[in-house]
Amino acid sequence: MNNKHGALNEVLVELFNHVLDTESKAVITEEFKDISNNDMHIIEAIGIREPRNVSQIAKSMNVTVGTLTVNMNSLEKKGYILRERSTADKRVVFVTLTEKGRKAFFHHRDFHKAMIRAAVKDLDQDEMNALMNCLVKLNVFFKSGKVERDMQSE
Amino acid sequence: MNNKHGALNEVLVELFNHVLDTESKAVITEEFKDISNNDMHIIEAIGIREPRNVSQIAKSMNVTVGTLTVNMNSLEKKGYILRERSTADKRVVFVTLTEKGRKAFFHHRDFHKAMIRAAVKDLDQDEMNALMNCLVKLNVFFKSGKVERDMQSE
DNA sequence: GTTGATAGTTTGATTATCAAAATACTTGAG
DNA sequence: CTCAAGTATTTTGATAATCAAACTATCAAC
Repeated sequence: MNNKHGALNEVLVELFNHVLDTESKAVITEEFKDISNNDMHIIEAIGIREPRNVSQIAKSMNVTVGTLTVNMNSLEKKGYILRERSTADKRVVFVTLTEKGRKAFFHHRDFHKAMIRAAVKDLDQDEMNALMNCLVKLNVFFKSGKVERDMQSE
Repeated sequence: MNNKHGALNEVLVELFNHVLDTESKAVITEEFKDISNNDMHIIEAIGIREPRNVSQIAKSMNVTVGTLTVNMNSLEKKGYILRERSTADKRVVFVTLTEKGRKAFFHHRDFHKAMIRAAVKDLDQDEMNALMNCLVKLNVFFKSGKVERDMQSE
């Protein structure tokens, strides 16, 4: 591996850790101290659009339905989410955010906005493009599922 | 928020999820199926340089010393790491990777290599420089602890 | 030597997670 | 119409990661 790759790897790993760390700390403020970072991501996944059922949310979060059910119990008890059984198909449970949940949702969204804004503040156009370019490429790479194959040839 | 920011946010969120997900799946192969992704990160943190003590490793991983102690127990039992009490200061425990642990370390490193290689495959020299530049800036920003301050103004 | 700090381990509690079993409901074949 | 198969969700039992606080052993320094 050439040196540049090594350096890039290091700086990326560091960045990842920073972001994960910062988010988990910054998102839980005084107002939302009764929920965890994980809770916040459930709230994000539930979203503010049409009500979604449990299976859909679980799938979008890559967890099992059982896991989500358990996690949602505390959020429901604390008044962030609402469960409503569908009348059309009584097996189905629709989940929506309460007003409190919506507040948390926007708070989380604001964090992302602030982070991005701060992150790109000092980047010029070229840097911005290079970053975007590279991130998109990485995303394509991951979506393609080629990672596993590439790992074999290592 | 301007559009570019929104796009960047989306691609970043997606990328984060992909990377976390893919890594946790790709790194644990047939050969290393007896360890978890978390175990692998402990192995990474222990590293292949000079022996490090428990506190240093815990600090670099941002977990408490107690957490690390518990986590290391299984890794020791499974033969990935070695604990040795310092003779100079008998309170201190040095941790090193066994041969098996070193193998796992390199396996994990190979995943990162493959990922980086794929990411920069189609970038030219200028783009590569811009990217590196930008990532370093981001890192400096996060390290500066300014994120929290910037969040307040939201 | 006694006392206060430091390194690490242990403990008890909480949370996230999964797989599998259980429950409740729907759908389609006959 | 009913019963079998399938689907959506919840419950359960087990494992792992995590923290804070209590504990043990050692060091340093007075």
